[in-house]
Amino acid sequence: MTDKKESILNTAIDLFSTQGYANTSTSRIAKEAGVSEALIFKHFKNKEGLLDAIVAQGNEHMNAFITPILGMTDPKSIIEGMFDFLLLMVREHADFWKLQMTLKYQSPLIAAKYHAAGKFDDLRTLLEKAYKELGYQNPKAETNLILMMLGSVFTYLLEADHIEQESFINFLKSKYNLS
Amino acid sequence: MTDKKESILNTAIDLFSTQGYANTSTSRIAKEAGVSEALIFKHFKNKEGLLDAIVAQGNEHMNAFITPILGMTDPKSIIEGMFDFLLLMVREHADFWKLQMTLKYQSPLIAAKYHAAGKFDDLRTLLEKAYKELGYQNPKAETNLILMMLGSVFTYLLEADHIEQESFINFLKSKYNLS
Amino acid sequence: MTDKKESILNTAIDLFSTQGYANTSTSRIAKEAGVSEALIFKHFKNKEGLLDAIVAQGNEHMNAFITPILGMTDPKSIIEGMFDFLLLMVREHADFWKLQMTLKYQSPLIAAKYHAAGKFDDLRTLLEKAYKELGYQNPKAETNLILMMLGSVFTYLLEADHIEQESFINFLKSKYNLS
Amino acid sequence: MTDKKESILNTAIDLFSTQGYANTSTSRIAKEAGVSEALIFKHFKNKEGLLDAIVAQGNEHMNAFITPILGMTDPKSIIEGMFDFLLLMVREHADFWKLQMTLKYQSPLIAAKYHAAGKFDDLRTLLEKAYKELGYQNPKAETNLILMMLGSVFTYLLEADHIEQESFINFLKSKYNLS
DNA sequence: TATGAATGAGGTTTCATTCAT
DNA sequence: AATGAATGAAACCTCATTCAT
Repeated sequence: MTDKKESILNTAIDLFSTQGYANTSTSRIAKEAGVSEALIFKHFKNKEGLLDAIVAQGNEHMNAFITPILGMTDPKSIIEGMFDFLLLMVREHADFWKLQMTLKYQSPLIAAKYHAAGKFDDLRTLLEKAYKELGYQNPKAETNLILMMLGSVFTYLLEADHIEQESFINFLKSKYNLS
Repeated sequence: MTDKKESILNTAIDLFSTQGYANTSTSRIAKEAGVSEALIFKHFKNKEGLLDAIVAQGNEHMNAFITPILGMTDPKSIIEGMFDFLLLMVREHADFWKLQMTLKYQSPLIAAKYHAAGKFDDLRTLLEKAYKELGYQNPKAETNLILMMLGSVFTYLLEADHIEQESFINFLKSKYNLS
Repeated sequence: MTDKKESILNTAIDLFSTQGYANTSTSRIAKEAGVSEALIFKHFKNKEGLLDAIVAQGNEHMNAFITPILGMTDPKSIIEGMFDFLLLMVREHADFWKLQMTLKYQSPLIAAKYHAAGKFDDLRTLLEKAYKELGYQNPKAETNLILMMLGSVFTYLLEADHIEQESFINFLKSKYNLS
Repeated sequence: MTDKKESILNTAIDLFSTQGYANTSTSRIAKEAGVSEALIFKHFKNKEGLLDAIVAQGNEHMNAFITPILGMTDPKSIIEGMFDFLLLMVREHADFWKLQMTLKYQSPLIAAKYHAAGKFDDLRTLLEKAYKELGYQNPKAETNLILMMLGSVFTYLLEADHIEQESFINFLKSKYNLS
């Protein structure tokens, strides 16, 4: 990937996230990336192609996070693993994820793109099994609830400082009887 | 409010929610509302003015929902009240809220507008006090968590059928030791 | 003429003069006149009708100024009269004329309207005769020159203070051997 | 400067002058220039940017005319020079100046733009000094008067034929005792 | 006399995109 | 790989004007 192509990609993530996809013009991206507008179309064919490239990148990272969890077998470790990985992601790629999150929540269209390539359904199945093994009465509802929470918590952690992050994760773990 | 003005407002809520604000043209709104495009600007000055009117309406409803809770004193009733009112809103104005929710999550700009006029901070204070009185160890974190969840839960309920809705609310209440 | 009609007229003169005719919207006139936009059209039929009313008013004043000069017979008095009347107009209706002048120079269309109803040609004929009687070698050119100047001088006087006005008029008279 | 850009510029001068700035639409300019409307904005950013480009061009020409006069020292030559240069300009770029003049007199806004970049004040200072050296009693007023005249005369000459032009200039020179 | 609701036509400007170089 | 010139379509918005009341 050439420097200019990468510059386009990064500028686009930034602008799409902060201004919204529909609200960000290719001309603005070009200007802020220090690149001719035509180059965007050479490299990504479309404005939508540019979005796809970003989403693909995001899903790659997301899968890298989900995959190790999918390999786990001990039910308690699975649920605990979710929280630990959350903290890990937040700490190591905070900026990247901040942008990805806002981007994801911007329109059903974009959300769909994110969902398409992800391993989210595998994760849901795994969690449901874990809750069942742990003897929870309503594993489906528990899975629902924890997945809902994960998104909101993730978003919250991204804005918090290190101490706040750790104490909140610990709070969650104790609440869920995991440590 | 004249019929045409109301038609504009409703069409706009619908389109902004499903297609996104930036992605919905005033000409499309006019066409679907059966109205001249110029009328939109006569009544709302701007495309943004139209959005503001929608947000104002949404905040009014939201406050109508929060206000009765703010009047409560018994801590258990307060938390239980949140869930009951959630169900109430979902049942009585499902369509309206479905649209408002998607709209709210569409861009930081719009979210900010929603926040500006709301009584959300009052609700947070009340909940924190309730958790403290109930003897929770970490009232602030509990409040944080429940408020995070409420949004996600609300969104989930809006898509569920009546049986699913009720059973999930009951699940939440029992999880929170409230019934 | 009702109050509201007059208010429209005055606001229009003001705005047309400072912002230009094409650049002044009927809605702005209505707003600044404290009147509904529809009323403009009730009273003047058109935006152009409104302009016509203003021009008619301007020409009336202008004729009132030219007429007494047209009645003179002594050549020296005629030329001197021009300057004296200039000063008179400037002093008595400065605001009105300031507006009229800028308006007149704003577009060929408007200038044409002003010319149509005026007695300017009569004045030119009279001046030419006066210069001839006074023995000037080139009465036509002298008339040309003085008429050219009158517009510019008038515009200049409108911006000057009383002392400046008087001294400049005296300067002109002495230059023209008239006092 | 590409062909199309120049075509836009020339068409705009023409239309702004004959129809007025506010009354000339960018779509009309584009059509008559044989160019897409978007290109106007690519090259000049704004409708106002287009006007600015025209004014800049006009001021450049105007300065080219004033500059040689500013280098003169002999007072009589200075004043005579003004008339001669007037004739020169009228003869060599009549069309261009005709348009510029009408444009300049169309609105205070435009006139201000013209004034901003010009060397008019230098010319005024020079003339005042010249009149002083020639022993005129009221050099300031003389300068005022001649500058007023120059504008009007210029406008008049632009519409006159060659013979008329020459005879009027000669008339002026003799009147001002310069030949 | 006066207005508020409404509109068709057209205004300036921006958009995503193509093409020749 | 990279760009500058160019564009058709559509964006938001304003305009002068009409009509029912």
